[in-house]
Amino acid sequence: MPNLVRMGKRVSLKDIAAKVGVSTALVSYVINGLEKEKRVGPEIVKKIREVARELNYKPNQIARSLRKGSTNTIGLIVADIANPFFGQLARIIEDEAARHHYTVIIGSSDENCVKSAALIEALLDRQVDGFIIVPSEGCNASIETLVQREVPVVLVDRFLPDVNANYIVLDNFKATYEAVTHFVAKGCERIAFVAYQSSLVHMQERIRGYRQAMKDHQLEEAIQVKELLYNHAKDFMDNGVSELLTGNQKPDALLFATNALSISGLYAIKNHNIKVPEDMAVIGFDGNEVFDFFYSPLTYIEQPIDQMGKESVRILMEQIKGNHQTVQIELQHRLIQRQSCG
Amino acid sequence: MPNLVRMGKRVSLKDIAAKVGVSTALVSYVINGLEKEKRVGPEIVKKIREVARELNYKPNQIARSLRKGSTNTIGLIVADIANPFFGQLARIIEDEAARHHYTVIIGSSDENCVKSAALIEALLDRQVDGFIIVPSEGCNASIETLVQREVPVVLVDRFLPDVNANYIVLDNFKATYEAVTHFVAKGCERIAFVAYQSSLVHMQERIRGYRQAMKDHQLEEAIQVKELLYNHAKDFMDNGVSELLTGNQKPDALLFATNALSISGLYAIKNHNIKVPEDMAVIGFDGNEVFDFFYSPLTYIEQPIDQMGKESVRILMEQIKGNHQTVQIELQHRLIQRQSCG
DNA sequence: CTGAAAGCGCTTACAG
DNA sequence: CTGAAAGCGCTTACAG
Repeated sequence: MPNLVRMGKRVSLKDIAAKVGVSTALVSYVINGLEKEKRVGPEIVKKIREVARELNYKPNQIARSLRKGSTNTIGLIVADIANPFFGQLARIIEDEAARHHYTVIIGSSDENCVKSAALIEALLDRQVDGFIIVPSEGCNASIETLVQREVPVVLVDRFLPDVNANYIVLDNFKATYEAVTHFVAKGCERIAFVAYQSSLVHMQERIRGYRQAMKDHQLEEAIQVKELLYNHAKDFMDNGVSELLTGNQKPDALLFATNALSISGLYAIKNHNIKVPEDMAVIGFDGNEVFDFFYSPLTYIEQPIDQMGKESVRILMEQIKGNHQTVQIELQHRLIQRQSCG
Repeated sequence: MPNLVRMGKRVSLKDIAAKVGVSTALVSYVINGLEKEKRVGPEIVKKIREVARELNYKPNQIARSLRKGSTNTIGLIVADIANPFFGQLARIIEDEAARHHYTVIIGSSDENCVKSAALIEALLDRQVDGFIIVPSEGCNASIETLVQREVPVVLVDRFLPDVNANYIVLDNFKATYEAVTHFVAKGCERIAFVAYQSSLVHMQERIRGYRQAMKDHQLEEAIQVKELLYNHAKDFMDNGVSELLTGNQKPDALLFATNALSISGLYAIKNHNIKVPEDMAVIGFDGNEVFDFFYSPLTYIEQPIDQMGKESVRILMEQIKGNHQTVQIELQHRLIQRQSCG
């Protein structure tokens, strides 16, 4: 065991106990601030504190975790930590968890349910106390298992309709519904929607919101939904947009279903020299600095990401504490209006 | 799933041992694939495997860690996981660590050495096997302590000159030197540099590269370095750029020292309606989608972030294995030429 | 007030 | 070939 040789022996409770001449129990009480309720004598308390400081004692959390059966650790599974939306979310969750003295272990699933299941397994082996998960398509079984085992878990950004888990998501239907309404108010009629091909509810709801709004505004025949594959969104975006432009229903407005799609779409729009908003109005999803630098600053649907991150931790903490009431929250978007819709 | 154990009470080695009627030692050997070298009888091996599967046994990594004195966990400390540069780096490190069966715990220091030290403490308490750290200004003491305790650590993106730690960084001097040279080749003469006020070597080297290049091109009198405070970069950028523009040495070229500074700078340039590259040529640091959407796509200094991430893990793994040779690597940038320099 | 002792779930040196 | 036993570093119910 090269580690032990190299790092030397860390100071343990036993070392302090030996030096002071008491049992490890007393030391443990003092270290954990239980000297009052365990009625440890004041001189002994003082002596233990002194020696602990002198030896620079740090509790071994692994040992404590094993004994207590909890690790003060939560597992966070996102689609991709390199994606700024999830990076921001992770940062908020990290800070909020730290306030509760919890550490976060992050894993990226790449929207792949096999990876996602493997991450859940690995984190479970590491005895995390709970999970915050952005669920991928088809991962119902692994989440269901967590719920049935009563492992605290909260889904974020999306949920799974046939799994009765806690979640906090956007009211996605309303978000796209209002985006379409905004287009209509600006005089657009042939409004197309670029989404991912996915059975996940958040995507289905965004599509449904779009469709319903089109219907309600008597634009049913103008409905056009492009559903792209996750891994090929960049490749297909160009073709997808080309098709839209050369089809017999050339749209006068384009709505994107996610942040990444918005950005890929803007590249395509730039490549095709489309004039925004003259040729086409555009609404993006989630804020992004890119939207500010696009020549026609983008109107977009803003998610309350801060609230989403903080609440997800708060809900998880409640569950870990033993509150078993299922919490399911829908948050409202804000439509940030700028120049891309005229 | 017939064996879903509700709430706690995971299956342990002991349960399997009891059911098979052997000692936990044998079970441990079989689970860890040591049945050959420990010469466990073949029928027993079979039986143990069967029961383990039947009970859906998963080893408790916390117990294993306590016993083995290692956790197969590494601590990663970056400035801010929400910053896309560090998000990408974290993702690369996560994937590379997973290949070595290591889990990564990420913490954000906000360039604050107190936070950084607290994170190091917390991760040490959790018994991480090693660290990958983007060091903040003034955190020499805590890193030095790690090195002296022979805790495996590799610094990334920056290093600390008075601490003899492993590191992998960019050849920052050359990066800014060549950026200046590129400006000169494009006919610029009054080249200003926007940096952070920081004693960290990576920043000092970027400044030194800029200064040296200016000297070598007989532009010493045109040297102008704006050093902004980390937490106020956005606030001051506007003023900083204003000053540059209204000063008696109005620059014809602007070089940015980091990705975040580049983006803040582009906002200022946009607000001031500066024509790039006509009024002013611009070179940014690190790639970013924003650079593509700036009306004059930005020429920039590209860091080999993929290599930086992968190598940092590789070096750390070597150190954890017991290799004590200090590894210090400088990588080379690439200058990606586009339209912002004419 | 205080301490001896059990035990969390593993691994492994050691004895037979 | 196989198993009993010690021990990693803690916490805590329990007895005095």
